[in-house]
Amino acid sequence: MNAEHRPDLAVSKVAAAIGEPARARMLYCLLDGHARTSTELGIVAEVSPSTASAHLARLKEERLVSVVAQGKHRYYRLDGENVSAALEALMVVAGRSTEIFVPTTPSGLRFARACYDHIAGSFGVSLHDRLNELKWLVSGSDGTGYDLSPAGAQGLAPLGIDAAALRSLRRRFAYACIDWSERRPHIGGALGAALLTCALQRNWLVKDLDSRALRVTRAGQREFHIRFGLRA
Amino acid sequence: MNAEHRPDLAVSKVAAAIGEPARARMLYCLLDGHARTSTELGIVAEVSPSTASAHLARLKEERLVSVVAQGKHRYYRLDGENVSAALEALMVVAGRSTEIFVPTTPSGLRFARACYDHIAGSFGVSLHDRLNELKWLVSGSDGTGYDLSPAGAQGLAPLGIDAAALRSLRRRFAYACIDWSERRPHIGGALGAALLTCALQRNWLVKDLDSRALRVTRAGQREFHIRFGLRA
DNA sequence: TTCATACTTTGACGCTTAACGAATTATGCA
DNA sequence: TGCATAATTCGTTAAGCGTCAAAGTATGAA
Repeated sequence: MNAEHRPDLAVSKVAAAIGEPARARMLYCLLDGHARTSTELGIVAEVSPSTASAHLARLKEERLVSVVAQGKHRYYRLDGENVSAALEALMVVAGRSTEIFVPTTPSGLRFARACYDHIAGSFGVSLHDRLNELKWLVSGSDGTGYDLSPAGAQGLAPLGIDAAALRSLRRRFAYACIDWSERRPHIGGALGAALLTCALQRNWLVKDLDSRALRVTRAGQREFHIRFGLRA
Repeated sequence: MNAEHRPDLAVSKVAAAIGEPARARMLYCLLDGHARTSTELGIVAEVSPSTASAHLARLKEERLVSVVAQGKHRYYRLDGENVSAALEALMVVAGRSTEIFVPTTPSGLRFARACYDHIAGSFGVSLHDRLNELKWLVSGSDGTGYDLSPAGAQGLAPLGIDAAALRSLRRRFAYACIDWSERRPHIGGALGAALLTCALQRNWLVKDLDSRALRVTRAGQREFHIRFGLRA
């Protein structure tokens, strides 16, 4: 009837939402503050994509998670500090200290991974920062995007990245793509795609099978260091 | 088996235990710190005695309640402050979405109420703030808790509150207990309990029947003002 | 001892809900 | 435009769980 007037009832619905193993796995995976997609959380919870979707819908309904759509990905994260506080309080009751918990995201997926078609993860963020430091990347005319400085165009030319050609594409040249695991920007758009393509072609990065994780090869470590002053 | 290595699993069982309306009603009824029998809790939860017994068995298994047998009565109570903390944290999560809930709270319950065994509500928060202002309450050695300064010990001695005696208890001396309705700290621990006991004994505060609400008496208004400079 | 009370356990019933695959929608890429 | 991927919705199945009445256990009183 009017559940709003029954605090205990309202709480029981929230607790029931947490009190299902698959959903609990999702929530405690998100406790590290990173946002993850439905499929990622499905893998963590060891359920099928459809089941994961149903669980996330319920968690969203109970306002335990919030969702941000970025392109065709939907990123789920805990909805506020209150939720983490409640999850931690429950952990105390369950008799497990908070330190036992280790975030279950595969480390490879956090270090470097493909976001659509460009390089994300902490490595992608480092690359973004470094190109800014070098002033190869400058603010674009529209304010939100990026542009390549003359020095940048010159620096990337040896890699077969033709700034003029990229600019002629209908696609957006370059922009700050927010990384939901690092919460910091990396390079998206045509330039970002060209960087990833180039790195893959030259075997500086290799894709892990059946996953978005990227691995930096030995050659990649050397080349990224020489050409960008970037050290992994 | 290997539940120790799965914090999420352990938590989901606890949350599931809370996430059943009848059990939630029992738990939130026990939040006032009183112990109750199985039949009483069955009436509160609106289930038959046999069902109540089954629910309580489960709550006991998850260590959410503890039971003491006295003659043929068995008294159930919340198993520690961790449990009340978790229940209140869940209340915050559940209450945030339904803003209706807060106004629905009896105003007496928001102004002053008992949190487990100490004074919460806006009055409890005021008292906490005032004792800090007076520098009677100082940060404890462990960083999270509070300690009583010499001035504080001297100020509370006339009320029959013996700081040394409280310190000798196994219980935590004093700490900032977060209040779900105010979302600000009030005084928990042995000192908080002593303050409530003292105020009740001297009739500065009276308990409303069958509820956690506290009412400040006329004498209480005068005394809190005189002794702490606190005005209601 | 016998009875009465307080509570728990047992067993059967019915409802809720998690699980999956298949089909559908939405977005991005060529 | 058509193809591929991400994610959701739908329909069905199966398991789990809450529910109660009745039988069982324990405590206290006559």
